[in-house]
Amino acid sequence: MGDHSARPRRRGEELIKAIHDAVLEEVLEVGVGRLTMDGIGRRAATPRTTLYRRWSDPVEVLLDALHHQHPVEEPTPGADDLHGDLVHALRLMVEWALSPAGRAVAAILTDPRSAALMSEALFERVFADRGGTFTRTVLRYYADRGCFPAELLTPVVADIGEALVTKRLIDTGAPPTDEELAAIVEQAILPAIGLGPRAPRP
Amino acid sequence: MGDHSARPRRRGEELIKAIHDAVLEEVLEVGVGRLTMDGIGRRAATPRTTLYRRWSDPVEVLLDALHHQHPVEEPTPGADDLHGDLVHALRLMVEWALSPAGRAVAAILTDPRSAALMSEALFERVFADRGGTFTRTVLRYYADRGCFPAELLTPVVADIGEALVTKRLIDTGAPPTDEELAAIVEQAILPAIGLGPRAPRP
DNA sequence: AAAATTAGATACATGAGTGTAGCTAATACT
DNA sequence: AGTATTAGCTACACTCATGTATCTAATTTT
Repeated sequence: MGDHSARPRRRGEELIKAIHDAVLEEVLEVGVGRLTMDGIGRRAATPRTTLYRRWSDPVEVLLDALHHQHPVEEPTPGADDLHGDLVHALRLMVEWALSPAGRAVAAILTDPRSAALMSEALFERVFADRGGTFTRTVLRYYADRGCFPAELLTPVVADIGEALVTKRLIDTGAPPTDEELAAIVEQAILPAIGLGPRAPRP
Repeated sequence: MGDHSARPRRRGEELIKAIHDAVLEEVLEVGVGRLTMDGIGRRAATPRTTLYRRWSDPVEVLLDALHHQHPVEEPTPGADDLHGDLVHALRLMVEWALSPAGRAVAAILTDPRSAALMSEALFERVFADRGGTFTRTVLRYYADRGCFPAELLTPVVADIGEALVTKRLIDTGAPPTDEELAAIVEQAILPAIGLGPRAPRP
């Protein structure tokens, strides 16, 4: 039995990371409903006994992997470019949505047997202290500086950008182009805060 | 062996309908990834042999069931109530989204192994000749009557209402209230077509 | 070096689901 | 009534996944 340890054994964090990466990949390919210990083990090149020593079922592996993701990057508004900052925030959202963690969260939220497992704590852990949607951070920053009346920043308005991006991702499965993101900003978000094409110039 | 035919045998359309109903219910409970012939058969109180005589796998049963759904009700705009007609259109969308067919379509679209099976023909079959989103029909009708400039009715604008409703359904799992639908119309759709609170009155 | 830990490997029993074959009984058609 | 069709039933062989037990070898710790 000469070659059964071609690669050194992984231990501790290295092993855990490999398993976390594996479950995030596996769920993208098969969805939550078809996630198995066998599938995760195969992808991580680790036996099920190793998985069962730590986790009792595949969804637990998945939630643990999400728990250990780095928090999502938060938009950092500049000084004077509402349009650009909104496009950038939406681009961050798209990047996150297409990340392994983002896709895994989406898979859980759309699985009838798992959505309830997405606890508030885990959600906050993934998103850290973001204070709401990607675009909300930007919008609040500019409202605070008087670019538009703060009372226009309602929950509906804060959701517009991400809602449109989400729907685009669902409808086409493809990421919106930068032109499409700009169109969302100009045609939907800015009019809602009174800065549409017919609005008085600030 | 006295009671093995307590209920008469179903044949033809009656049997098919029972199976269609069963698969639409089953997919709501378990999702596409866990859909099985066994599960459908149990729910329809019919053996798998009966299913296999007609269909080769559970997703085929599901797609066939969708194929035989009645087309979605289309909004019928009135003469002079843009706001009301938009709220009504969104309510129709919510009703459809929460219907067995609507939920089944959503389940397919969000399953990594099934989305590609939602062919264009089936999509059109489910939605009949709707000419676009629920709200687009209403918006086009009123643009044609000069209530707002037709060039503002872009693909982004046509999508705003349904995008926000979709996101709400995903985020909370619950249908939006009528107040929430009205807020979507007033805070997002109307501003985008130049009829927001700061717009000139038509 | 010895001891401790555990990753990796193997085996097993069980259950769920698949797909098929064959049969009988119920129902429709002639 | 006789014939044809097929729903419903049972059985089977097979695959995959589950969860567990046990063991050895690799690696870390003492």
